[in-house]
Amino acid sequence: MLRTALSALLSLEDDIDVVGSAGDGLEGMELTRQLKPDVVIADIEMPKKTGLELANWIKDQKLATRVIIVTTFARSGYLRRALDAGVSGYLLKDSPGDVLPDAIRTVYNGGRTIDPELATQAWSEADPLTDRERQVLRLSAAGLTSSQIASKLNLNDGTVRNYISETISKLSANNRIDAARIARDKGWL
Amino acid sequence: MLRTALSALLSLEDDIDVVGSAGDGLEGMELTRQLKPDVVIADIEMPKKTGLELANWIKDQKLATRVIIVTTFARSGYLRRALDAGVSGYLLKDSPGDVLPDAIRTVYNGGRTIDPELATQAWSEADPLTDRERQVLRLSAAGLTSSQIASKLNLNDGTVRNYISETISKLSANNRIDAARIARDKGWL
DNA sequence: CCACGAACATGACAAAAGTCATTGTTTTGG
DNA sequence: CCAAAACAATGACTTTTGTCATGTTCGTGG
Repeated sequence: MLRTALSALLSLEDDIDVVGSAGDGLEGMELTRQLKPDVVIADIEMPKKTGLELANWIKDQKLATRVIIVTTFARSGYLRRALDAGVSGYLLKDSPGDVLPDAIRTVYNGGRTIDPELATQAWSEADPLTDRERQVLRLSAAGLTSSQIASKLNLNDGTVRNYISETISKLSANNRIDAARIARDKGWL
Repeated sequence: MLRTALSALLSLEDDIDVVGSAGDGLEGMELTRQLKPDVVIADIEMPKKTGLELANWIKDQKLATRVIIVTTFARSGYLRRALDAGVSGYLLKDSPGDVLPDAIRTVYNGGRTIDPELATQAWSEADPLTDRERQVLRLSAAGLTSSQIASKLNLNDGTVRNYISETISKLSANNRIDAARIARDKGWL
């Protein structure tokens, strides 16, 4: 719905043409390859392929296409990963409606547009979690007990508790629930 | 952004006039009072007042205005509460873009439009939680320990554990994390 | 090559969480 | 008004978590 609505919004601008519209990340790649647009607008959380994967793919293919991420999530971890993937813009869905056309123009002319709210806190903290820790924390956040996580990952019960204990202290959280909440908020999960 | 984009989308329809647009629930009430529109499109999770509160307010005021909820969340609990609040439509943001204009027409003519995916499962289960249980579970989901919750609510430590134990068994969950997840998914939190 | 950090494991202990039975007091709907 | 619910508390008990110390293995970068 947002997609069609944004198409409608952008069609009203004289200097912007909407050349295509994709329902998921994979379709997005396909269309980008075929149409070679100047600018791609993508969400992060999409079916099949995320917006970050799409951006990385565009970077790897060395296409001239620039990427603007438009997403719901004001998470510094997302922004950081997006910038690593070479995107030119990162906007929030709840920013005023007229910023998108402006952002497209800026980016088309080689500039960058980062949501001001996020730009400041972006480089404040790096993700301190290791892959294993993240993985364990994710399962824990899904409501599994330590032993369930252990058997799912073929680990020892105590090992899992160690990982969780590590994440709790790294994130200075109260407990595993708190740790998961903090990691999620920062975009580290 | 979705708001302006939807305005643009709906402006393209000949038989639909966008008479106003509000940034939060309170503004929505204010505008509804002034403009008395035929149909109001509202999200559920909004600042100040939720879409459900807005719908209830419209019902209480006995206005002729009909309400369509457009939200991200496919939660049966939300739909149920929305229907209790007398809304005429409940659509998901990720449904195709052309359903909204049709929905508006249907609702304007006295009909109802409920997202088919949700309509089936809507009456499957009622929220089994009491107010207290919900309240305690919410704090627990925020990462507080039982004793922190207890002192926040002026309750006894064990009482809080009892409530959580109750919710866990009512929702047949593994633990408090799981219980919170289940409740959230159903829209009971 | 070797230091370092990751991943994995064990055991022991303390703290928190979860269960159950029981007993009251309010609220509230028929 | 009465019966159900909801709300609140206590105690006793088990299980799960969280912490700590300690040790092994393995791969990468300087």
